[in-house]
Amino acid sequence: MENGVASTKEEGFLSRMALNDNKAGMEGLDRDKINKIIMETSKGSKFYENELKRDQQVNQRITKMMLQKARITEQQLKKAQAQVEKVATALEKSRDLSRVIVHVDMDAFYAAVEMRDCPELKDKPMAVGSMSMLSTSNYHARKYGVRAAMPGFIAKKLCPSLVIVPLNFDKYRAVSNEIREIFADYDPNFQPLSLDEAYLDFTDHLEQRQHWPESARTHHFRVRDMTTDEKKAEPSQEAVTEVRELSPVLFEDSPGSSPSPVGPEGVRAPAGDFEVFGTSVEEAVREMRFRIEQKTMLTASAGIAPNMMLAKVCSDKNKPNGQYRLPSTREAVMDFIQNLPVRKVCGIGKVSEKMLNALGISTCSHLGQQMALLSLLFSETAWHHFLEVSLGLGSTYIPRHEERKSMSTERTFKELSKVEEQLSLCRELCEDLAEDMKKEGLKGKTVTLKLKNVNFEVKTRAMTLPCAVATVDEIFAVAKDLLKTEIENESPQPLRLRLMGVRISAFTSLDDKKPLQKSIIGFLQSGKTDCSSSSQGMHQKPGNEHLSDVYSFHTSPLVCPLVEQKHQRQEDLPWRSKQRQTEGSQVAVGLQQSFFQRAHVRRLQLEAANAATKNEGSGENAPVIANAGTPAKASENNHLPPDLSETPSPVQAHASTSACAESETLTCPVCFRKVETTDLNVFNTHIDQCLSNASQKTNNGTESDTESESDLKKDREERAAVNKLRRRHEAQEKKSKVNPQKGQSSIKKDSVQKVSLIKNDNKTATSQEPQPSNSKGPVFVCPVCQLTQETHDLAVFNHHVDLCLNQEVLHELGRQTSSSINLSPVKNSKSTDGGHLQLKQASKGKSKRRDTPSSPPSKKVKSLGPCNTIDKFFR
DNA sequence: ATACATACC
DNA sequence: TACTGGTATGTAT
Repeated sequence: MENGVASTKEEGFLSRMALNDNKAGMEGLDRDKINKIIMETSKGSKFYENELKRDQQVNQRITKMMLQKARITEQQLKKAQAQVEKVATALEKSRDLSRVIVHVDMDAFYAAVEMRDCPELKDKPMAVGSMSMLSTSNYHARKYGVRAAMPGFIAKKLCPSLVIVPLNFDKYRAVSNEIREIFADYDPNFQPLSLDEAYLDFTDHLEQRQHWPESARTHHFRVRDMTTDEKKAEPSQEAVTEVRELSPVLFEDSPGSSPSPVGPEGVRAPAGDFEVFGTSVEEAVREMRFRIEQKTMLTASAGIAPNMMLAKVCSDKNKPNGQYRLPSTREAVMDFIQNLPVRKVCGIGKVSEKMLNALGISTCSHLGQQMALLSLLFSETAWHHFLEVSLGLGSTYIPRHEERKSMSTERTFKELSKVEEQLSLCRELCEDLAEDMKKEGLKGKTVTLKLKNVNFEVKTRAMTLPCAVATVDEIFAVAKDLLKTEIENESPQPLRLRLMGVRISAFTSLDDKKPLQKSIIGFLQSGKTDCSSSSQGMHQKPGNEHLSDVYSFHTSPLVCPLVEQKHQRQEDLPWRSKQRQTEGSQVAVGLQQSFFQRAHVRRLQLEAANAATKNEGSGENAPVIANAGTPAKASENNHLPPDLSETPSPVQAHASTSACAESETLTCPVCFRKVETTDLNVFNTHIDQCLSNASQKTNNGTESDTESESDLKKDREERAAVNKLRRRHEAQEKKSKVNPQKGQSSIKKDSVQKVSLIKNDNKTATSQEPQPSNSKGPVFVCPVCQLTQETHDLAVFNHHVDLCLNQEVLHELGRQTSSSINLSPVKNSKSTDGGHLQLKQASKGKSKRRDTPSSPPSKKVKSLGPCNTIDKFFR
């Protein structure tokens, strides 16, 4: 009985409280003993009580699920099975084993950095964090059960000799920048997941690499006297690889890197030695890890697989200081998946694991076996994700780093019950947040207040304003109001808080509207030139044209682009200088050469203009968005009146913010003058004017004007349009996903409209006639190719439309290269059968990953022929 | 749009 | 003494 698998309450609770030995470094320790200590230390605390409560909630969910399961009939199950199989077949068809995805992960990152910098720590169990919370621990400490996300005081119980080192983020960031520079050499579009982790697409690099001379694959050992380190850093029992011997930080229980061909003789020898790496993936990855270690004296582990999901699992396999490659064959993948615990899969956490366990599912093969059931018990997104996991599918392209969607600050403290203190804290948080917002030049419409009381109960309260805000006063006006409401609701009891946070979201900057679709048409028509953002050639070091980050080609076309620019330059840039192509190449996707040529010229002009103005000095530190005055009302908010009735109401908050245009200026990146507007269109026009002036060598700022469509502006719009198209393309599923059972009218509304615009054709995609062959769903007509899709599965249909759209764009771009683009399925359905089932990949239940097992748009475009123009341009 | 939960590092 | 902080996303209402 699957039900038999369900554990007792206590055991179940353990899964929440106890350490998961899921992670590396936890082999063969006394789990029971450790858990006992953890439980005993926690017992009776508020935290513990709250965890118990949350666990009950999960149990209830499970109970509900089991009831639901009990009601499922054979018939339903059979039908579900058919459905699942159909989707699975389509998914299978979309399987793409052609990419080589690498996930790199530094070993015990923070701890390793601290050990590196303080050799005394090397042989001690240590962790980074505080008595309240640890961020990570070294492998020595892990043997005691001490690990990340464990409070320090519990860790101390487990390991009294544990040394706890406080966090030093600046240091980690610095190291992170170093490793990212290396990442960029293998994939300029790599995606960092955190300071110590990234996904890389090695495919292009490997192709290049085949033709590289040995000299390009030769890397030297660190030239420096680490001989002392070397000698004593190895109490190792099984040290084998040269890399490990170099590391001052390594661990005794490394499983060792898998395919690590013995290095050349004399590897151990001191400075001056080198190693030549081969051309295979393994060699390339080994080389990358080698370089990381030489550069930072820290080790990394890596996973190599045909998609991101698998790569991530693989990187864990031979951790620390190892790598694992999963061959790109279906067979190898399926074998690998079979006994993989579901918990190992990114996106399946404690709760999902527990729910699955209740159904008797603990490995991925179980997942595959139970898909019919799962499709009836879980949401569509969830079961699609499960299905993909069970098939070993995952994203085969690495999405660009998306724009941020929210920004927040929160703080935990000793109980805070006094209203004034709460208000003043709230204000402080708002100040911090506003500062951060300023750094990135963001403005958002939704302000969310987060409260956690001393019982660990969390509450969030949000309010959305008609107008985006960013300043302290604006944010505080809202947050304070939300807080007051909560205080009032609770009164006469005080709010006994242990945490408060403020978040702002619904940013306008990047999204900043105004329908640009119309320009897509012209845009697509005008471009005839081959463009590619293929990462070829990017391994050559870019020139140091730092200024070449032309404003208008950065993230946001329609927002004061300078804002971001300046700040990234300070913080982010070391690796970005190579990596920025991320955005650039996204941009490049739809751009015809003429655009680039024009843009390039303009970039040069801009640089000139910029340099000129910079010398005048004013530009450097000038705030980008100057707030040239604070509304009188806001200053009133500066006080923290304990008397609640005295503070403005939300309505007033609106009022003050909707007047937000009132005293703001934007600073022009060219003339560095303030432009008295908050209207980005006006501002853009101003910049256009400035730029065209600059090009005439008249380096004059101008007042805002209405000069009709300068090229730059057009470019900006075009770019925005294309980006938008692509973004929507990627996002449409989320938004327009329709539960087929619920109704079909809104199916793919977004894309339908979009496509209609592109094609200037108002035919809609959906037909309301029921499908004769299948009572279940509507017939779908592809809005792009106009062919009826013989499926009632929305996912399948969506996928078709995606591919079609993609093809459409490419076609419009006049690509002869479409042959290299792997669009055959669409072609089939377009020109031949039309009955080919395509599957639109469900947006995963996973965070951050919108996986598309088949080649998604960006990659396809990316695989177009080379286009040096772009590379140079963005360099 | 809001609230809450889950997940990840 | 005592259980983070930041971000994204999914689910339900």
